Amino acid sequence: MSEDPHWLTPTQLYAWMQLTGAITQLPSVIDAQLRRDSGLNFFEYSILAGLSGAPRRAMKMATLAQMANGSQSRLSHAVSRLEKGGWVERRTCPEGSRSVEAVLTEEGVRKITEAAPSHVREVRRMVVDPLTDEELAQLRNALRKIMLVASPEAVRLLDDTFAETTASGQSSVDR
Amino acid sequence: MSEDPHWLTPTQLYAWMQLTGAITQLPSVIDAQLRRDSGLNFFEYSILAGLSGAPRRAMKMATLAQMANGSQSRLSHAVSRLEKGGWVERRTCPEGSRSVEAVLTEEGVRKITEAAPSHVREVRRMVVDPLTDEELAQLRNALRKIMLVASPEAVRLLDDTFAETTASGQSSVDR
DNA sequence: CCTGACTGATTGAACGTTCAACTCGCGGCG
DNA sequence: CGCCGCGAGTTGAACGTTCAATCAGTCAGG
Repeated sequence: MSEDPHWLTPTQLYAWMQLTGAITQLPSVIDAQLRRDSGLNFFEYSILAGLSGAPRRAMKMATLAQMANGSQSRLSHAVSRLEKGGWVERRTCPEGSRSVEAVLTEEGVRKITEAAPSHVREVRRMVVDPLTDEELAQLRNALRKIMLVASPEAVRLLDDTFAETTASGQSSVDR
Repeated sequence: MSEDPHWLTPTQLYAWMQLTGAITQLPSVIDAQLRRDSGLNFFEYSILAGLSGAPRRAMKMATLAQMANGSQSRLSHAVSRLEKGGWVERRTCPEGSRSVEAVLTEEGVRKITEAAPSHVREVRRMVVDPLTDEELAQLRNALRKIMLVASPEAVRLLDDTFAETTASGQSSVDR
């Protein structure tokens, strides 16, 4: 319609629209399954899953926020909800009392162990099963390059936590 | 941690986490750019962009909702906001008065033509430029297979509108 | 020792989305 | 003819996230 900015070619546009479709639709599908089966949303699930795989089933708020892809404020509100459900507790951090850590309660462990299977099933059904190993690798590769621009922080964090996982035998409830 | 559901392999888990990172982070990056430069969020932008490429700069609410990946309720609220800004108007649909159509005003045309360039620039920067043509194709391919499970509706709609675009020379403000 | 800057964390209000009614116009069928 | 159902659209309340302040603890410099 106008020329001065380079427009997108049909192929590029198609890919972009497929991507927007995915980033708007996938969250709601995932949230729907979790909400239906466990009464959690994906962010809350990520918190519980993150804690369940952490050293003392505890994590500093700030770290947890990064890992769950959310702001500190969002995390604070979410943890308040999870506390109300009895699944996590707040504890002022051992060492340097400037920070707070969230701890998974026994109830919380039960909750996440209960919620995980159906969630993983959904992930398999939607993304792992319909793709070949090669396609999954290609997807990861392309997304990584995008994220490198959109949020380099997130990429580094992911690469780090993943390096750990492959090296040490750290058991965690997927995520 | 538990065994009865098949767990994800490290490779699969890595890909899945990269995907969750993308679907949670990308929307906020895109929204941030749009909000900063035009005061719109991506959903509102999609509405204006969709209308700008439609036959009479008008669309039935239901169709528009699908195209913008949102519920009818969400669309209704969003169109109310856009009306308040003077960018669209509601009009009872010519033919069968059971439905309503949203129409882009002149103000609306200006608004979207103004908002598009910087948005497209952002899309280029984040997804088009950092990827080779092949990688972009692989991304589209993988996402399409996922969406085929998650939301077959959306895939068919996208394929249809895209078939049109390639055939007839329909000009539209990207999206 | 005190001030000022900085980080971690929380809070409440504003905003947008979801959810569950509800209305309206249109058929089909008894 | 009247009833029921159905899809399109709207509405308001509930919910979750964002945004902008705010508080508390830490450390560097004067």
